[in-house]
Amino acid sequence: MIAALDTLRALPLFSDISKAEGDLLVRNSRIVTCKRGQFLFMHGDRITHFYVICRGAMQVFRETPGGHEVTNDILIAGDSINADEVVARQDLHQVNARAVEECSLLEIPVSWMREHLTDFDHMAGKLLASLANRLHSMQIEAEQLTTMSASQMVACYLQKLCVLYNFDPRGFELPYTKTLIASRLRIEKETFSRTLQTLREQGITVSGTRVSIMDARKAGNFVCGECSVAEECGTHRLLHGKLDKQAGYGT
Amino acid sequence: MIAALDTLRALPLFSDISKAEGDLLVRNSRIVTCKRGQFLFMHGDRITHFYVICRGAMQVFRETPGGHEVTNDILIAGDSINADEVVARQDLHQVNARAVEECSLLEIPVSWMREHLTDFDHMAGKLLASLANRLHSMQIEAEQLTTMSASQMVACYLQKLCVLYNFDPRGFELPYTKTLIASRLRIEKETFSRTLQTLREQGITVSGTRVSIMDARKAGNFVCGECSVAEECGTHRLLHGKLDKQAGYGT
DNA sequence: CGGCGTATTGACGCACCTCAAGGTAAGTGG
DNA sequence: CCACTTACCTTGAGGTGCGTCAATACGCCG
Repeated sequence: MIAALDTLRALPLFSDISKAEGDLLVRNSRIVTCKRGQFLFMHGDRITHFYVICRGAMQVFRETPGGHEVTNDILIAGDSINADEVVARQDLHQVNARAVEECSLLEIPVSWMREHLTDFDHMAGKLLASLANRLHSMQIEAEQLTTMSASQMVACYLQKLCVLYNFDPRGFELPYTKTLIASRLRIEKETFSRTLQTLREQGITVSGTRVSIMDARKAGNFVCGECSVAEECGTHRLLHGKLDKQAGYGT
Repeated sequence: MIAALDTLRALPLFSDISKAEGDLLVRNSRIVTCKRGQFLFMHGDRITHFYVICRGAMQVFRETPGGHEVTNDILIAGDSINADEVVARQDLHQVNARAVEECSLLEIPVSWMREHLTDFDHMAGKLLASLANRLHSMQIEAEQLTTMSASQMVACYLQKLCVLYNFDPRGFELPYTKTLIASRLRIEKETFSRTLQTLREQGITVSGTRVSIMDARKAGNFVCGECSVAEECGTHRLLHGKLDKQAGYGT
């Protein structure tokens, strides 16, 4: 399927692309869809395309020799899937990418992408910023893996979800299965289940797929790894904003 | 101190800089030194410069509320220290940077750097590649944190060290204190100490600061997280090359 | 010698993993 | 409408790797 210029501009990476450049890109890309559970590419496959998610969510993961799946990240609309691989000029995919739900993706040949990396206004800059941000998140998370308890990580993640999807913290549905979330947090699903009990005391209640964060102060103070070191992290502040407004704390 | 053109060209980031561009950069940068234990910048400080290490090693770390130091990375000559912060347009340093040993650093004003990010031939590309590589390493390491035992991580790290510094695997000195390495691996120094015993059986012996990796096949098979999923990782292959040559396996 | 930074060793507890056994809930076909 | 399947989740019991705390040892230097 041919991508429309508007579709491109809806993606952060190409948001301010010119008409001429956009048309060029349209001619060199297409939109593909990926059904739930379907692999976009697998570990070891040759890298043929650069992908950006237009709709849906993809799980990026690796498999341990023991057959255990380790989820690297869950990417959503606007995210590029393999920018790092394209940029680092790797030959083979280092990870698997599988659709969490029905997805549509912008597909650009990797050779074309590599040739024009710095041609488009702002694209190199945006890629740089996006990689830098992802690196930063990874560092925070690696830190939290060793620093925080499982419950803290879960609480932290639920709040991030809430901000990421612009959910109402007072009540929302988990966008993914609990098994997937646990894998994303690098804990076992059993451990994940058990943490949900303990979070009740911290103002976060989960029953089934329904989550509600009652008291962000309590929950926030309990969890946020970033806050603990700096003043207040972005997630934390945003969540407070959301809840304060609803609770009538705001101006 | 003024940087010489040759000094710049010795850094991967500027290795193929033209005379004209190099001169421009020389006029907009300087060389600073940092004594062992001295902070280059601290968490919360305003970001004023972009730094590249010319000589020495720097520890990049954060502090948990409990006062525990979490080492993000140990950077050496050629590495840029805060490329991610510069590129992500952050205002304040998110981490501490402290000299592990006497260091000299190329110091470029962050404003100048941000303006000329894409001006220099290849610089944006190199920064992209470097960020992508660092991101990839972080992902591997985060995976290993949950996948591998402490001994495996230590064994893996010793081999990486060996390749990174071009040490002779049959016998070399640890370039950092054990406490620092343990912190870098996100394990406690006590745990680190204890793993060294168990590694003896795997062909790696450590006494004092002296390390020798006897049998890379044994040690390699035991440890490498990358190998376990792909065929052979770069580190592993390089190390095998080194040892095979010495052991007379090579052609 | 004493003092300091660094490293080792032991005892102990706990958070998490593992394995195993239900328990839901949604979909399918009779 | 009810059996049956399948996917997902929960709960329990038991084991363990690593963190924690505390004591000791080592090497270096003044």
